Amino acid sequence: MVRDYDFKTIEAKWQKIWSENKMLVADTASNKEKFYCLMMFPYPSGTLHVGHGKNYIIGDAVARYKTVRGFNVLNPMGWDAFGLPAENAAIKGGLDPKTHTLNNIASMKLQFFRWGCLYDWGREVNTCLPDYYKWTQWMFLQMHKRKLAYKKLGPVNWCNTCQTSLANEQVVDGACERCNSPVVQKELSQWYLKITEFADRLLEDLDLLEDTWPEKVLTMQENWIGRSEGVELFFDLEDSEDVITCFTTRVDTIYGVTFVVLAPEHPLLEKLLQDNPEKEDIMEFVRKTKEKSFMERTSPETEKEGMWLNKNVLNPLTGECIPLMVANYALMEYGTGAVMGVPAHDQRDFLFAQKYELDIKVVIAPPNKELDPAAMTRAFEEDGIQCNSGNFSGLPNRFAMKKIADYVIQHKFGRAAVHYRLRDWLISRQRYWGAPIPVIYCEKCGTVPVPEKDLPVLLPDNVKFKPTGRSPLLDVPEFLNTSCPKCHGPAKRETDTMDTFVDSSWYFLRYLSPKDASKPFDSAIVNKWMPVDQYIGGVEHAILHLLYSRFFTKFLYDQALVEFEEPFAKLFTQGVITKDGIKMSKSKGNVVSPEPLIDQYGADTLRLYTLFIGPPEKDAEWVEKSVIGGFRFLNKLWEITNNFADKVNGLSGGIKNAKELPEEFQNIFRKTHQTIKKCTHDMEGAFHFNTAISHVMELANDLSRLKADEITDENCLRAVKFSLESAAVLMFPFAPHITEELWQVLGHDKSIFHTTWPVYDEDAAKEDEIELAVQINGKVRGKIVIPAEAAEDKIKELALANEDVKKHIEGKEIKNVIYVAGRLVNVVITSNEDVTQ
RNA sequence: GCGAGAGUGGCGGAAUUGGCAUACGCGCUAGACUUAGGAUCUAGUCCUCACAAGGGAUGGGGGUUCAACUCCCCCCUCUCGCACCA
Repeated sequence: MVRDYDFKTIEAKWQKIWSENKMLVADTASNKEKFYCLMMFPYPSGTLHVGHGKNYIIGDAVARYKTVRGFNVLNPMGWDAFGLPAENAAIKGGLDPKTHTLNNIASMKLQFFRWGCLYDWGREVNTCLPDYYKWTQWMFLQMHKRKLAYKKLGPVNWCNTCQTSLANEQVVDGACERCNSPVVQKELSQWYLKITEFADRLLEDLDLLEDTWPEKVLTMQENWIGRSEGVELFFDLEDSEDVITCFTTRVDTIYGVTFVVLAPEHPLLEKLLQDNPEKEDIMEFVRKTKEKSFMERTSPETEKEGMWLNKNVLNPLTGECIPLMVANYALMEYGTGAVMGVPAHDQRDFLFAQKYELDIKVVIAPPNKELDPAAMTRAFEEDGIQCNSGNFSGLPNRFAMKKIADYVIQHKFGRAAVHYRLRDWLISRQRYWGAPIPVIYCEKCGTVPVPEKDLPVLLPDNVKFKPTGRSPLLDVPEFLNTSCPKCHGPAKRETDTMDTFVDSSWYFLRYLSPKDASKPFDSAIVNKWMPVDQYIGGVEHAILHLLYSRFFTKFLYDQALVEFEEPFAKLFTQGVITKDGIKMSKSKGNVVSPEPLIDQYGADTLRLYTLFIGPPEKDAEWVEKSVIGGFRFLNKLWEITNNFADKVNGLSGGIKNAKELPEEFQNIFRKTHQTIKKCTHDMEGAFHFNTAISHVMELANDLSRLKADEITDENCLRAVKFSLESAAVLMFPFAPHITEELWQVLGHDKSIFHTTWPVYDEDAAKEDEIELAVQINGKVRGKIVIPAEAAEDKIKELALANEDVKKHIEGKEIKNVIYVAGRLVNVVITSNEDVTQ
């Protein structure tokens, strides 16, 4: 009898040993190849459920795998610790955000520990502590110095629930990304980071990530940046000096413009209405439109409405006089806030023109076809041949587009222009729990950045932070009132705090010298370890965090502080774990907590199931009763290994003449090599842990058929030993505790961390004999067993001689015999139909 | 509307990219061992046909091929992203 698989003792034992011996702590002196493995650091919410666990278990498996593959692995962990939930929880629970956050961190650390997830805790970073946010503020100052941080008055996204302004990226379908309540517009003076200056580089460098980032993420970033190339056209106002500038990507349709519309927010609007008798009506329309929610304003379903301004503009190319309108579907945020209307070739303009009976003028038609404006039911938006387009008529429109653009630019009717959807990043937050923006306002000197030597600007404790829409720090006189760094006169501090996404835009650099008091990071060390070799996280950050971090990295590159332009060489986005078909979340009440499962089956089982559930990049449903499968497998592995432990322990030397082993052991030996091969392939490829585990399960099933008591031959035992050791190492990334213990049971006194991933031998993995399916007309009718290197002729002969096959080919004409090496033989005969009909 | 991904047993999922569909696991059925079983072991388990032989199955329909889950065309459903961006 072998002792039971006592996972509780085993897991506690190894967790202790690992942390005491600092396993998985990067060796800075090593000359092994580096591997920076990084998981998106968590917000310290307090308790993690099994859905969160997936991220960390994947990361831990990768880190362990890379370690036994001989890499010098850096696997740090930290806390994205500023943010609203701490305030909200504090309001509810009474603890101040800092204590609350630090408590949560302590309990989450314990969870990681119990999961067997190892981190280089000496490098822990915590964004809400002054030794970290000092450098977040420093980043702001560097950007300010380069005019990349600026303050601007303008309309901002405002969340009434969170009582703060939001960046564009944090508004999803017109609602707050965090709390899902509708976002309204508010006029405020706020700080921005000029990410738009990097728009082109952020877009172009996506090419560098083409093979290593999920396509989906690249597409989302590309869409978000939304670059469009086109022309800005100048439409002169009739009887006036004023000019309306319209941006278009379809300058080939310029001859088809029959009206121009302005956004209700257009700055010229008021002036244009001065002498308009219908001014009041129009202003009423403008007001109403502005009041509409973001969703209503930007939905394609919203009916297009507008009013004539009683003014006309002139088409710069034709001199035609066309009406100038204001319309709800023109947006001030994009382009120039003025759009040229081409109803024949733009569906929106078409609907608008129909409603207000504006002219429709066709200037592009399908080849050899004419379009009758009166007969059109929708705009013709495809490519075609120019018509009614002056000298450009007859040209293919795409070609004409370039010609017309050249002509427009040459005659100064307009200019080439590129517009982006990407907006500058609004970072001011009217909340307490964040890094104060390091700026001072002096009546004499104006806006003065806090000198670097005065950093950090400490976030005061004991603040009444109930969200009221005005910054809580405004009510803290000892924070607010300060002196001007320039003139030393009385001055006031900026009281807004920074968006927490600023904190997380550079944390991966801080891990590399977390305790450096003199600078945010050490360029030499960073250049050695960066970029991150494998970044692992959820796809929900496809734009937000990943775009901001790329922006920061490019900025630091320009400052010559880092030598790389992209922070994350490889990105893996794992799928979410669902329960009852929906994503696990506290608010939905469908979370599964890991603790009871760890108590019942152990962390190794939990890890195993989490990875076995499906390919990690896909969403997967958590089925609690399936967890047992992993537990049974570990028990099996435990029993087999222990059964053989005494017999294989003293054995030395490798297997001699594997080909002379009894068949049973040859099979085990071969299967082991095949298993190593398959597992290695699954690990190196797309992280297909689920299939890697299934291969080892197959090996274990084979091994469990051996009777340990009856085996005495040393060479046979060597084959078993090789197999058991391989299985242990192959499973180590997934089930680290039990495999450590088994490694010891097999007679090793050093941790399994110090071993290397097993190597397979292609020859040894090869089958001597293979079973071939024999098909008749594509249907399997028989099987033959042949030596692996049998000649094709011989195989075909054997196939046709097979009894099962003979039955089917009797009396039929054999048309063809196809042999696919190592797979099958397909005999093509005249089919029944051919015979009977 | 546009783009991407997906659709395979009762369930989670495999299938080396055109070569034996359903590996591995869960569940289920029967048996064994047990005072007991939510433990363990053995056998079975895509459907249909009483068994066998046979036939049919990878969302549906067509096609290419000796051979299709895999390639091509049409359609349906689900998930995600984008969407009045000029």
